[in-house]
This record gives sequence, C-alpha cells and structure tokens, in this order.
Amino acid sequence: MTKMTTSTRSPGRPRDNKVGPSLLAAARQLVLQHGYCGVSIQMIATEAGVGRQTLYRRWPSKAELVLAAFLESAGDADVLSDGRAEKRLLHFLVNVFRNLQQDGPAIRNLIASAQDDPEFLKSFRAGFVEPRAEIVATIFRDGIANGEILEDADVEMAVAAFHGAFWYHLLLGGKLDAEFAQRLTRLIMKSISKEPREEELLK
Amino acid sequence: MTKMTTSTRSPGRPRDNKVGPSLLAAARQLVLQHGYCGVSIQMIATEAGVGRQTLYRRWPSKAELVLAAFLESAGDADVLSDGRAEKRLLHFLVNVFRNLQQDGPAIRNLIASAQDDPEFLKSFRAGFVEPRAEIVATIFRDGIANGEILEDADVEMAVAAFHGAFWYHLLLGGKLDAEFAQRLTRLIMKSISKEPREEELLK
Amino acid sequence: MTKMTTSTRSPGRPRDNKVGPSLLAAARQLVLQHGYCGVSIQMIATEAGVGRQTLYRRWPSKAELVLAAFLESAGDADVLSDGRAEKRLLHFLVNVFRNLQQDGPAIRNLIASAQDDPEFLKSFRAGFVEPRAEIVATIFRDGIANGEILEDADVEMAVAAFHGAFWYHLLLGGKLDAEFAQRLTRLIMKSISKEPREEELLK
Amino acid sequence: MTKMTTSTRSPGRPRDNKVGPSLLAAARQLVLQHGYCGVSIQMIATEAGVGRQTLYRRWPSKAELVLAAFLESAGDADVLSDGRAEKRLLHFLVNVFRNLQQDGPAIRNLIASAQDDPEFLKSFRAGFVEPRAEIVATIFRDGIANGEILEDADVEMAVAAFHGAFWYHLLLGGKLDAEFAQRLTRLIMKSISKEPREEELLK
DNA sequence: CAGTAATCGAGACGGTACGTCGTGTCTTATG
DNA sequence: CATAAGACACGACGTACCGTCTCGATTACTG
Repeated sequence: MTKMTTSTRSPGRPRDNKVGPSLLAAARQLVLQHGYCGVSIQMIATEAGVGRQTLYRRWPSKAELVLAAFLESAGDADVLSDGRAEKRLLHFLVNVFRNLQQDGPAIRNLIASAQDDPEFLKSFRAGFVEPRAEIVATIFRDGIANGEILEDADVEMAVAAFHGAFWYHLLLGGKLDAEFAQRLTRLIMKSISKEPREEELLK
Repeated sequence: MTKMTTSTRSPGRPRDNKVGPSLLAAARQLVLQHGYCGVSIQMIATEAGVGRQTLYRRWPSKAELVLAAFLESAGDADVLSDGRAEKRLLHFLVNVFRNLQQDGPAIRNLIASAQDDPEFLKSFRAGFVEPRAEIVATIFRDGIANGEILEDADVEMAVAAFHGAFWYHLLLGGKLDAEFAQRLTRLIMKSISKEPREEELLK
Repeated sequence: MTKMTTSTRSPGRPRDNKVGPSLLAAARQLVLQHGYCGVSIQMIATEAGVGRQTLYRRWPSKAELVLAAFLESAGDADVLSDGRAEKRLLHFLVNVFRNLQQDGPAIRNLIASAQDDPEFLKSFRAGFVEPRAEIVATIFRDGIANGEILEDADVEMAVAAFHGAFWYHLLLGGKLDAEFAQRLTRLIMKSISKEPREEELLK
Repeated sequence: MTKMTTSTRSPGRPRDNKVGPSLLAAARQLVLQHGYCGVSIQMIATEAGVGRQTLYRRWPSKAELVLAAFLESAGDADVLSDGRAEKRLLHFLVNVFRNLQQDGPAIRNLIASAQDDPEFLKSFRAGFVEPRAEIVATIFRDGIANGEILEDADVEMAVAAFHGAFWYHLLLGGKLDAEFAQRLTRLIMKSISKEPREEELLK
C-alpha cells in the first residue's frame, strides 16, 4: 500500500495560513478604530501587509471579511446549559449586550450591508443570525421539555420577537442595558410560560 | 396697501415648487425600478430634469430624499380606530405588510443607510419609526383603558417586540404574510392581555 | 439688434483653462525626469494638483497627453525659408536632432504607444509626423521649382527615406549627430538632385 | 560502470526539450490571433500547457519570447545570391513585405517593446535588425565589387534609408506593396549606382 | 425700472474607492 | 534540478459617485 490519505491537496503554492488571520485581525482593529465605512479594502490589506488580490482571494467583499473578523470574537458565546429558561435567556442577552458594547457599530453595518447583497445576506444569516437564533430556540425547547413553557408555544415567533426587539433597539441607536434585557426577557416569558399570572396568584 | 403679511419672504428668485415633488416622484420610481443602490443622485436629478445642486438644496443626502419619497405613500396608514386590540393590531400589520410588498427593499436600504449616518437616523426615527410605534402603542394603551390588557403591561417593550419581530424578518429576507401577522399578534397579545390561558380555562 | 454673437457657449461650469497647461507641464517634466513608462496617469494628475477625471476629460490616454506636452516644445521648428535644398535639409535635421537630444526617449515611447492604439496613431500622425513630413516635402518641391531637383523626383518616397533613416537610428538607439545628418542629407540629395556626379565631373 | 560520458551534465531533472518549441508555437499563434497586447504571459503558458516559471526560465520577457517565435518563421529569408543589385534588393523587399503581411503587427509591437527595454533592444537588433541589414549591405557591397555601385557609396546610410523608409511606413500604418518596394528600391539605387542618369543618356 | 439676490440647469472640479489585470517572484509536491 | 500550479506583493488602469464650485440665465421683490 502506497498512499493512505486521499490527500486531495491542491497543487501549486499553498496559501499562507498566516495571512488569513492577519487580515482578520487588521479588519477587526481598523473597523473598531475608524468605523466600518471609514475603512477601505486597501487599508485593511495594507495594515495586514498583504496585496489587495490576496484579500479578494479569500473573501469576496469587505462585508464578508468583516463578518468573519467579528464572528471570531463573538463565537465564544457562553451559554448556561441548564437552569430555568428565563434565567438562561437573561444570561444570554446580557452576554450579547456586553459583546455589542464593542462590536455593536460593526454589527449594525454588517446588517446594513446585507440589505443590498443577497449573497452576503446568506453568509450573515448562516454565520451570525442562525447560530444565535438556535441558542434561544434551544432554551425555549428545553423549557417545553421540563414543563416551564407551554407545549404549543410558537417558538419560532418567540425567537423572532426576542431577537427582533433588541435588533430594533440596536438599529435605532437605543441603549441595550441590563434593564432592557430584563424587561424583554420578562415580556417574552410571559407570553409562552405556563406559570400563572401574578395577578391571578394573588387572588 | 399692497401686502398684508410681513411674511419674511426671502429675496431672490423663489424656489420652484414643482421641482420638489418631481424629485420625489423620480426618486420613488427609480428606486422601485433599479433598487436603492442602483440609483445615484445624478440619476434622480436627471430623471427629474433638475440640476444636482437643486436636489442638495432640498435634501442633504440620497437617504433623506428617498425617505421623503417613500413616506408619502406610507403616510396614509389606515388604522382601525376601535375594536379589540388584537384585531386592530392584526389589521395594522396586514396593512404594513401590504405596503412592504412594494416598498420593502427601499425601506430595508433606508434602515441600512441609517446605520452609519446619525443625522439620517434621527430623520428616519422621527419620520418613519416613531409614528408607527405610536400607532401600536396607542392600540395597547386603549386596550389597557378598556380592560383587555394588563394595567402593568410593558407597552414600550411590547412595541419593540412587535415591530422588532417583523423588522427581523424583513431584514433577513423572510416572508411577511398573513400567517406571520397572525402568529406575531397572537404572541404579543398572549404576553400582555388579561384573558386567561386556554389551559386554565379548561380546568 | 440685441445679440451679435451666436456665442454657443456650452452651459455648465466652464473648464478651468489653467488646468490644461498645468497638466501638460507636469506631464513633460515627469516624463523627462522618470521616463515615459516611469510615470503613471495618477502621478501626472497629482503633480498638477488635479483630479484624475479632470485629466481624462481632456485626453483619453497617457499617450495623447504626453504627445500634446511634447508637441508644444517641438512646435517652434525653425526652418530656413530659402537657400539651397541641401542646406535647408541639413539645417532642419540638425534642429530636429537637437530637440531629440532631450525629447528623444519620450518620442520613441510615443511611437511605441501608437503601435497598438490606432486612435492614438492617428493623433500622432496628424500632430507630429505629417507637419514634419510636410516641411521636408516643401523643401523638395522648392528644389524642383528652382531647378535643383529633378522634376520627376519621387518626393513622397524621398521624405519617407529621409525621415525613415533617422527614425531607424532613433528607434535602434543609434547616435544622431551632425555627421549622421550630413551623410543622410547627402545620400538623399544624390538620389534626386540634378547635379552631375562628381565622378563624371572629373572625367 | 553505468554512465560513460563525463559530459558535464547538470544534475537534477533535465529540461523537457519539447516545452520550448511548444511555447514558441503558442506565442506565435496567440499573438497572431489576439495581437501582441491582447496576449499575456499567463495565456501563452496556459496555451502551451506549461507553468509560468518554465517560461521565465527560458525567456526573460514576453517580448523576447515573441521575438524568438517570429524569428523562426522569418529566418528562411530567401535571397538571390547574384544578379543586378536592384533586382536583388527588390526581391528581398518583396519577400519581407510578404512576411509582414502576417507578422507586421507583431513586429511593430516588438519594435515598440524595445523602446523602453534596452536589454530587449539589444536582442532585437542582434536577432532581427542586423541580419536583415547585413543582407542589404552585402547586396550593396557586391554591387560595388562588380562595378554597378559607386566605390565611395555610403553603404551604412543607404541601408538605414532603405530599411528606415519601410519601417517608417510600417510603423505609421502605411501600405507596403509591390509599388512601394519598386519606388523605394529605385530611390536608393539612384543615389548610389554608377549608372548615368536617364536624362544624360538621352543626350 | 434698475438693482439685488436667490434659484435653476449644466457641468467642471478634487477626491476616494472600487474591482480587474498583469508582472515577476516565491513556494509547494511531484517527477 | 525541472516542472505545473498557484500564491504573493505590487501597482496601474478606467469607472463611478460624491459633495462642492462656478458659470449664464431667470425670476421675483425692493428702492
């Protein structure tokens, strides 16, 4: 036996695997510094000490590159693996808001970029939106499983309302703080949880 | 006596008041035809048979002009003045969705434009967002007044979740149809209405 | 009578008539300094303190601009208006060679540029080649008129051989000095003048 | 003993001696098809099924490669070995013009390429210009030897005028036909041949 | 009824970013 | 070593908009 691996290694000079990360780092730093629109493709390439073409070889647009750059930092969303749904939601939201403290402006611009670039919209959904939606959906489904949440709850819509509400604030320049997180979580939970209303409990 | 009013009319040639509307019309038509990003300021001015400066004299940016153009058509939001809150919400939403059928792409781009232009964000909030938020808030407050909705409902957050949910879908390219409207309305109403849960009714 | 001139002055802001000359000057200086290929359109525009578009508005290519720049200096070809043909030819050639001392490299590159750009070739012929050809042709025709040169001399071909010979040297990097001028003039004159051969005179 | 020859055969993989010719062929075909400037080094390499480096290992530039490619076809210049000088010149010229029918555009671009690349200019002179100059010079010298041409004829200049005249036409897009060949030959011969003038013969 | 001043269409102007192209060098694995 | 493939840094290209400016011409009110 001669060759184990089907090692379909493409011929030619392999891509320098230091250049991708250095582009991501450059993108991230420059966007945080000058804002998304204040940064050109040229600037990122120059900062990374790289030719422009080398960038285009990896990402088709500034938006895709910046998305990748900000996905890294946001990837490590720490999520409570169990506990009451409301608590887990709140914890998630507080974490997200903390990230947005720094990344908010960039994320807003990525959402903006997706509005006239269907290809990027797909990337953005797949890389950013859906993972986060899934986290929240999982919390809801766990809640159903352990009896906290109504069996017939409209999970999909609850997720949309949950994320939508803070996108709405984010995109409109509103403040995203702990109080907001609490109120939003409360609102959604009221809609889908089994727990009797407080008012009724008092009766 | 020649003139009654001391009307501080500025000297010089008065503005041609046909030019504003023709710019709005041109903007609207071109954006619907080629998409927001497919239209340049020059194109709009040319289409309206107007110099570029004449446009800048009235609006500071493409976004502001297009906002004005699309505000006109959306201005005549017909809202039920009374009835049950859920019904009124649903009616509003269906109307909005009907408008978005045509204007959706433009609105998405306006939201996008606001993400890196604080000045325009203010205009957009004042002209587009807040009027619509107020309509929904009013419905909620009416609901409280007539006992449909809990006195301590978080109206502001409910509005954010309500609008946010369909913005979320709009910006992500989701479908905005009657079913979505119904499910969203239901979710929000469940959260804030007094009506006892179905489950409890069955007890 | 109200208006005399049909003054078809085009509308819009008139072109700044200082910008053309400053571009020509910049082009000339930079090309002399760094060579034709060492100069980019951007460099010329920057040197002239002008936007790139402003340059493209006046000339369609670097070649056309540089041609114009070097036409100016070469325009003042001083030509003897009478005298013996051979003397006038020689005087012309010496003058040309003096110009080429400085402009030679640029001219060579202009000829080169014309080889893959038919549009520019036309400009180059009209602006550079033909005026110079005409000067020499005129000398020949004067020579015919005053009996120095054969009536049936092939003026066109003589011009081609005259100019061609020194283009040949120019393009091949040969030296263009007074001796060359003398020998070339002699050769051509021998071909077309009436004067009996020296050899025959000696018989 | 395995190998006989001490032949200083370089170590490593020997050059594939099919690759050179296939590059020449690819270059020739592509340049004839798309024009010199319409062809990139990459295209030639790809057409020949060869890596780019392999090309650079053999020729330092596109110009050198294309020169080599077109030298092949032009190498077989058939020249009359004796006869009257004028006849031999004419025959040569007609042959050259026939070649230029096809290769003209490429040759023009090679001349152009030489204008900003001294290294290539040397190659071009050595490979293309001088052999052809020598052919013509030889014809002239033979003419001197057999008494057709004046002993003190300026052969070098005659060659320059002869070649220069048709370069001039070639580079300026003029037509190179039999009539041109005849007129040019006539002009040069008149200048350097011993034959008495027609006018004088009629005396 | 001349003077003043702002508006209008048109287009020049200095900039900036874009995406593509070609060049010559380099770096792999495979002969 | 040579080779095919392709990455890489670089830099020019021509285009598209942008927001501002500068024209002649127009159109009102003012003194």
